[in-house]
Amino acid sequence: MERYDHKAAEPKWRAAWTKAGLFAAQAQADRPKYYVLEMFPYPSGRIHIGHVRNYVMGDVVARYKMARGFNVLHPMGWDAFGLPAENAAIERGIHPREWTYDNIAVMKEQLAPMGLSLDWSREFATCDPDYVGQQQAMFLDFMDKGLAYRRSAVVNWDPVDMTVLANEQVIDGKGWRSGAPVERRELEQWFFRITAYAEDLLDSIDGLDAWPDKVRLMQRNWIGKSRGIEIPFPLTAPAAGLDALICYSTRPDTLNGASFLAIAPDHPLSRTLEADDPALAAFNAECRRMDTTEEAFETAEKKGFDTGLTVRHPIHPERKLPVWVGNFVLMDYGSGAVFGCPAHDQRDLDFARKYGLPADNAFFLPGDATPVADEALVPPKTDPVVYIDHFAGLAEATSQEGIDATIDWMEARGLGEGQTKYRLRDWGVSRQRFWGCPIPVVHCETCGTVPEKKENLPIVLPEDIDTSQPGNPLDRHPTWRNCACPVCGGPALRETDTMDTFVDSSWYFARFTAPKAETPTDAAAAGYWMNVDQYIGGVEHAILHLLYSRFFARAMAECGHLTAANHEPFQALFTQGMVCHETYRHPDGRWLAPEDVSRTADGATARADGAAVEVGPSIKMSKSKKNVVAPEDIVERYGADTARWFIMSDSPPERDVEWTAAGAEAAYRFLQRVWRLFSEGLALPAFATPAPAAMGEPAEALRRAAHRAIRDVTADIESFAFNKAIARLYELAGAVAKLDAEAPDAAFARREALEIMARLASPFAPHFAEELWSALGGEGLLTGAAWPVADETLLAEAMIVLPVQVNGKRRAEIRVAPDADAASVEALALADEGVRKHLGDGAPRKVIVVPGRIVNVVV
RNA sequence: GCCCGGAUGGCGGAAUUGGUAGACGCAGCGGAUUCAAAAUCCGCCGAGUUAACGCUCUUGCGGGUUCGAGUCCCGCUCCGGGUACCA
Repeated sequence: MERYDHKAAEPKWRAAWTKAGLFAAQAQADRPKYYVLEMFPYPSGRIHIGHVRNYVMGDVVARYKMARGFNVLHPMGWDAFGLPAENAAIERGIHPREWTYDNIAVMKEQLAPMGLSLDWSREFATCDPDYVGQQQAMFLDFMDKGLAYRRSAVVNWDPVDMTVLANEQVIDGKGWRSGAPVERRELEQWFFRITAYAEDLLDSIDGLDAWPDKVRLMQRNWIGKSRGIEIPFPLTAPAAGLDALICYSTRPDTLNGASFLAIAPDHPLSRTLEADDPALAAFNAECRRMDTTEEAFETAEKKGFDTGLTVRHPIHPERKLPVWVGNFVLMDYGSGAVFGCPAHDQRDLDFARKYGLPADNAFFLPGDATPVADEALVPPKTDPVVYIDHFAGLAEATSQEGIDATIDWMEARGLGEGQTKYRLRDWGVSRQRFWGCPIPVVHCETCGTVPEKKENLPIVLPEDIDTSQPGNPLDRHPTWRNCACPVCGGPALRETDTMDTFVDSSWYFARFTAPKAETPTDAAAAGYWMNVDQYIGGVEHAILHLLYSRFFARAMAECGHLTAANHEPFQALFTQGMVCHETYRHPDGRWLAPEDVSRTADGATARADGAAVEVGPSIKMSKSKKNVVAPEDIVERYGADTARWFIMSDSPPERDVEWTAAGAEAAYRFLQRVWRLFSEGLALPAFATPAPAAMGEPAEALRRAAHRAIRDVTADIESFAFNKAIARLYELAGAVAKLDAEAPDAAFARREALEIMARLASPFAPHFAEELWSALGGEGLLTGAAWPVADETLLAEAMIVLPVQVNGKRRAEIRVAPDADAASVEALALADEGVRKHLGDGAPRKVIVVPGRIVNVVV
């Protein structure tokens, strides 16, 4: 009895698949296609369990769809530009390209033994000159359509390293290398006009019915459509050339409670005043010493500076409101000025209490006219409130009605202008970094900022760079920057900003349909393969990557690279949970990998020097925190199928998992167990032997279990419940083992069950399934063979067990036919001894019979 | 801060979406096999109580709706993701 030998079987079957060309997709107009895609990896160095989980999920879907007769496209590539390559280059003195391509080679090699049904012929990296050139061509198209433009925007500036920092590089407001407090600095930067599609991106979410609701909700909230009004507040004395300050508000119904105005530190008025006011200048400087994240902005302590100026309340001109500069007002949002209504906004109330400003109610709750004290009154917008003053007529209106009525009222009197605004901002794509796709424009002294000629693309990054200093090496490169103006031919300077790496990942799915095309896409290939039928990736991409891709599809369609049918490029989306692990930090501040730490119940020490290691929370596996675990150990000891089986069985795909390898052994044991069921104890009949006409009941029971497995595993795969599908297969194996080998027709039933097992297990453990299939005498390759169909006649149950409750507590079980009528079920339930014991003397008040489910007797 | 999730035995999880809570797996315990071990096979396995049949409690916490709540509603706690320059 030899064991199943994965070391012999796995390479053999992978070679067979390759030889048969099963995964090299070709468009075939007469066949239905299925495009399954997992979010492609950043080549950080090594594949970790999180990657494996992602790609195996896609592989299960791809192999299942193949078995269902689809022409499947399942490509893979590399999201190859990014910050870690630059850091590695600085640390090791090598070119980011070298580091990146080395990593790709390593990771590809790690992926190879997993047996993924990938079409490697379509592979590319986003840093390949070809991809860079096509992306640059699209940038020029976007410029042409007004979808790419330049304006100034703020960045995190490290005043010591004299460089721009990513948000990740700012720790507690300080540069990660220099430790210097970061400053906000304005630079001219490139933007994509995603806001032009705000309404469409929002509306179209309704149609994404194969996306998770949570992602749709997050995207809706991110776009953040709101109806509000711009209200001018006249200055009592004009200042800085302004007669009035314009405030945008989504809660104009609180206008009667306005007690102050707050403007952004960078508001033109504030900027003018600070020139003559050192105290204000100091206040503003402090406000600008903050990193650019929304989180830092929102959680910072709210502070203000009284300018001494006043405005008149628009509907109560006798009221003068003070104008403050507030660190909680952002110039980018609305108009850079807001009115504060402390009674109905907690932030404003805190601010008012801190600086001694009044808090007057604009409305009360019905029957309760208590003025606000420590807590702002902000009832749900759908609850009725009682307005006072000029909105007193809206006695029991909801806040939403109050807002709408106020906008109309103000507009009718010329006191403001209703506006629909979006939270969504244009997409800043400029990065002051080397390792990215160069933005293909040229700055000429005579012609200004002009696009590069398409025939000069790709603009590739130089090989000879100096990474010894912080900042973008392109800025100080001796020759790369200098070029000829594409318009006048005179001397000019190349743009040194590169593109956000989210640009690279916003259209790779389209490029996979024709990776060698001489234009960004090929109409015929995109026409056949697009859209992605099933997209799979981490939930951490729920907003940015997915929203940018939706925008890109629209922009590409506008430029003729896709069509309107591709506006939503991802037909169905599945967001898998993240694979998490504890983090370990050495006392010297370095993050340590799990394999470099020895962990005990109450602490951890570094293997290298025995230092006590700080154990951090379990968070998503990432290169930067080093909390990654590689699949090699499991693959080496037990084979790829075991690794695949275990990682799919261990937890529901949408859930985060804490990685432990304790259960991998069970997956291996299972495969061996199934192999033994084939190889031991029973001579199995030939593959195509028909079912005996009348089978013995124990064998028939196994047949029913096998066909139920077909039904259940199929449904579980369709609904991404891979862990449940695998549980069904464990049950099927148990049923096979339970059937006595001496029972009549046992050999036939076992052979059929094992054939079904091989077919159902093949998406999860494809090498093993091939080996079993071939051992059973199956013809050709199992991969791509038709998916089994359950025999309906074997699915029906003769009798079912119904629980009987008395007053909601389970007291007995009765056996009934599945289609028994309610009256007979009720009679049977009431006759049951266990039930009668709990009924007492009286007759039941009520009997609830849910057919096929439950009986509840109420006394 | 704001937006979005999650919490079920010692552990990972299941529960047909309001109908038997704990499928399946891990760990553990007991037995068979073995000179012994590994491997394998069989059985037990939420807590309390009981000689036993049973009974009581139990799905992060506190309320509520319902014949019936892990599932729905209201209010919390803790953990995770995102927060526009990590990808």
